[in-house]
Amino acid sequence: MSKEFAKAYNPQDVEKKWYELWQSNQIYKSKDKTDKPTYSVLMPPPNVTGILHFGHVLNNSIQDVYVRWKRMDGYEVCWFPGIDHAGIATQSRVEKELKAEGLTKYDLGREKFLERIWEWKNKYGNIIFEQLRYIGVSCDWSRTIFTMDENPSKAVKEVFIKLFDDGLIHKGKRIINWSPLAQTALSDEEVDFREIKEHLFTLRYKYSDSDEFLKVATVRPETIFGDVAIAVNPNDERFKDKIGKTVIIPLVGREIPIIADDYADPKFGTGCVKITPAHDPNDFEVGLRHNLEMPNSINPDGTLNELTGEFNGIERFKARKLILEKLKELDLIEKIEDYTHNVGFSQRGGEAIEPYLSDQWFVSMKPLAEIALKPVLDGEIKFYPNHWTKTYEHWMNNIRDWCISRQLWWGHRIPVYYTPEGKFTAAHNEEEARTKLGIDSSISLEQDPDVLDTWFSSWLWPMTTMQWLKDDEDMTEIMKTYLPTDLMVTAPDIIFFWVARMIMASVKFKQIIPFKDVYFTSLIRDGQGRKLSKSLGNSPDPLNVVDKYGADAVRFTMLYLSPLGQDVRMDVNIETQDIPSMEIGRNFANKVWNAGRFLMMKKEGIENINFDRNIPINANFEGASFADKWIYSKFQSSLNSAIQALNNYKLNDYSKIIYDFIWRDFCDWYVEIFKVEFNNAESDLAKKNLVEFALSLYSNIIKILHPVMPFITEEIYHNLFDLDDNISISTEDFPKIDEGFINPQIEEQFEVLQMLIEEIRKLRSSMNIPPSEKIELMISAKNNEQTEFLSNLKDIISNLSRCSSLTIGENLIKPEKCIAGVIREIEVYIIVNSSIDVEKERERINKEIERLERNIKGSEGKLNNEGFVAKAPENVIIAEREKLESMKESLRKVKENLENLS
RNA sequence: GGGAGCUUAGCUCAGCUGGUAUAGAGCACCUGCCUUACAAGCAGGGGGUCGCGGGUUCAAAUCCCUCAGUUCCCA
Repeated sequence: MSKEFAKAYNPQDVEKKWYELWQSNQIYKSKDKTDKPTYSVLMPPPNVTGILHFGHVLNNSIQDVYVRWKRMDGYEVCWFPGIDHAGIATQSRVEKELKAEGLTKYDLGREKFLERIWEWKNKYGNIIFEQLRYIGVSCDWSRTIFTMDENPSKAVKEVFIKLFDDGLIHKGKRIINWSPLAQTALSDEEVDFREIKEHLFTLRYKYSDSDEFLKVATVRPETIFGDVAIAVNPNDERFKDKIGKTVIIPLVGREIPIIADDYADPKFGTGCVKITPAHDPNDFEVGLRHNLEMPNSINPDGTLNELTGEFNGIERFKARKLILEKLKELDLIEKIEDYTHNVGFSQRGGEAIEPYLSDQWFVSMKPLAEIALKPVLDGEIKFYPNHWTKTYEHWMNNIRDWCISRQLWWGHRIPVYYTPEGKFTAAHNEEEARTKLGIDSSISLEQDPDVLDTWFSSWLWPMTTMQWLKDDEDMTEIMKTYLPTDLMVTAPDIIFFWVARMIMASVKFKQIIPFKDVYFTSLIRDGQGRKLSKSLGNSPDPLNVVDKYGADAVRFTMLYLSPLGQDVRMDVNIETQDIPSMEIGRNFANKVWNAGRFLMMKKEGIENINFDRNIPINANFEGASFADKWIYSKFQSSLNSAIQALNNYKLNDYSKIIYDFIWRDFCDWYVEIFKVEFNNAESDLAKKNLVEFALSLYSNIIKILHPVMPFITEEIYHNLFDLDDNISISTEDFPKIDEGFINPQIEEQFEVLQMLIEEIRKLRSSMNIPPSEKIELMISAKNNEQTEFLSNLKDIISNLSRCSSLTIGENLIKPEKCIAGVIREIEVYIIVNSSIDVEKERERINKEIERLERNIKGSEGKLNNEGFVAKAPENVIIAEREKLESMKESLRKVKENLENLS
């Protein structure tokens, strides 16, 4: 026995070895130019601070399945990897490091700080790529790009300037989502809204001209310092005569007018709403309409500013408490109610967003939305599952401008230059800016200090991965070969961040769609339905799980459990770093392994084995046995279904089809029959034929399995066929469908054989006959043809049901001491020497009678239904009639058995 | 408030372009087995009014509608 085939498969031994060999043999490197059909995939760039989580595992396993499949199927395949610079996350990580050293970024200055981040990046930035290697991804690492590399940076600059020149980028003072933690603006997509239980405070604003109070409700009393008006609804009778009067802001003492605006909802609170334009988007709109001032009372770090007097420097939520205490002292609070409302939180830092008035850069999205919506609605780009199209359409139709400036240092600096007078333009450099602005070199220019949103570089991924603009080439050779890409696999939560914007950018700048199919993956959830996440701490490290079960097992299980469009729920155990359902994949891998091990043993006994692993099931198929023909028919129909599943992005079907075929058809039935045929073979040649056929089939099976389980299939392939290390199953031919081998008649006959054997086993079991005890068996067939068919299978039946003797004939006489069963009109008798438990036996038979009668009644009901006979398709009716006759005959025989029971 | 999904065995889920003798699988449970590839296994078994109520149809887990529960996205 070859030492390679251990009794149980041990993934750790093989995975690392193969990944290294694949890399050193460069088998996943793709050509820039090719005559072959192409297949390309863009890896969604993980961020540079990222570490592998189960979302990555699922996502990259899916991509790897397609990439490996297409590669074997004759395509020139390119899978483009890359990584993004994650502006906020990376900068705050390095700032944290500095803080530990007692420094801030200002101590270092911009340039030194950036050097420091690059150092960090070079040290830690490749961790996730190393982790991806663990799970076997077959991307072309030589094409890896980083968003901050020279070329992608060049593209960002180019695109910014182009959009600026086209009037699609503008600067404006607006209310944006401010992150007090990161001290930068965020886009709408980077904010999550959650329902929060807070309080609604009704405050008393004293009228300037009387001692009466106007009652105003607010959830944010700390913003009163920024109040500039009180709005009431113009149709609200209660306040009609108050419009134009002024009130005094409590604590603040400033006088503000009462204005009329539809925004005020008479039914909400007291009907009066305080207007704080610098701290609320709706108030901002009101402010614009009424030409109000917009004083800002909060600092970028979330503390109140000098406008708030004694509260200057106090954190906003702490300040709220203090202000309320003070108001209470002065009896300026009318009432406090519980109030639940939506509050935005930073996706990154988790803190409450501060709506903040500031100068930011925006992309006008409407024109881009139009061009990006079309290819999706036209079906040029297809979403899987399709229902995401609606979400996409809704977003595009209600699009809002994209805030792209970030008050960070780490990122692509905005290529805008300002004159001292505040004139500005976007340009590649100062010189160009001067030309554009029409000024000479005596005037100094200053570049905008802000950087761009990280997604402003990710949306160029389809082009930058393909070296766009590298040598100022607008259409590189790689783009010609691989664009549009074939498949984009991504989690649905970045449909707006990324998928939508990539479509915008590609269509806008290259007039080409970036990808044809978009597959939105499942989300991975724990046993309680919560998304696996770092912040919740409910996810084991995938690498620990991989160590425990093997990468193949993890990949397989993830796909097996991930139906299209449905989330995946798995029990997880943090303490043991375990996901028990991974046993599915591990056990399956072991099964596959042992099937290989079995064939290896058989092969070793045969001399001069003549086997070409690349030839599909061969010409001498004519000499194949019944089981050979059956398993090959099953193989072909499974292959057919598997490919169909892949084409429709039904990854769970694909894995299920292979799983069932290998385990149930190949191992449970084919291999068991093979053993019988092999042991009974009359000549060495017959044995050799059997083994060659089995090996040929099995090599095809593991090829179909390779895309999802790359390591074990490679290992088996090599062990079985004793190949050199520079050969890989990854580059062998994927089996081709040949429907001519699909044989429904043989499959039907085989099914009868299976049912027969199962019936015998049931009878054995009902008599508690242990496997070690062989039985005397008689099979009485219904006619001559069936007798012949079963006689040909005598050895198989005899072995699989463990007989000491087996008689097969037509209308045999039932022996005296036996238990009997009927399956599809075939009667089986097991001769028993011990006494029969008559009661138990009667019960068993009665149950069978009941079942048959129930089905006969149902079948008769159908056939007596005039509508059925008139309208159902003929083949359905014929099948139903045959079924009924057969069931009646079986019932007659079963009843006879009951009567004979004594 | 608008939109999308889900509800099938104790658990996790397949099946859903209607028709296959008893609606499948894995796990869990029960019984018997170390049967020369595999105990990470083999053989057998129990367990389901397919969320509720209507409708379409010769025929509904599958198509349509109401309701209930639940998850997510957007405001």
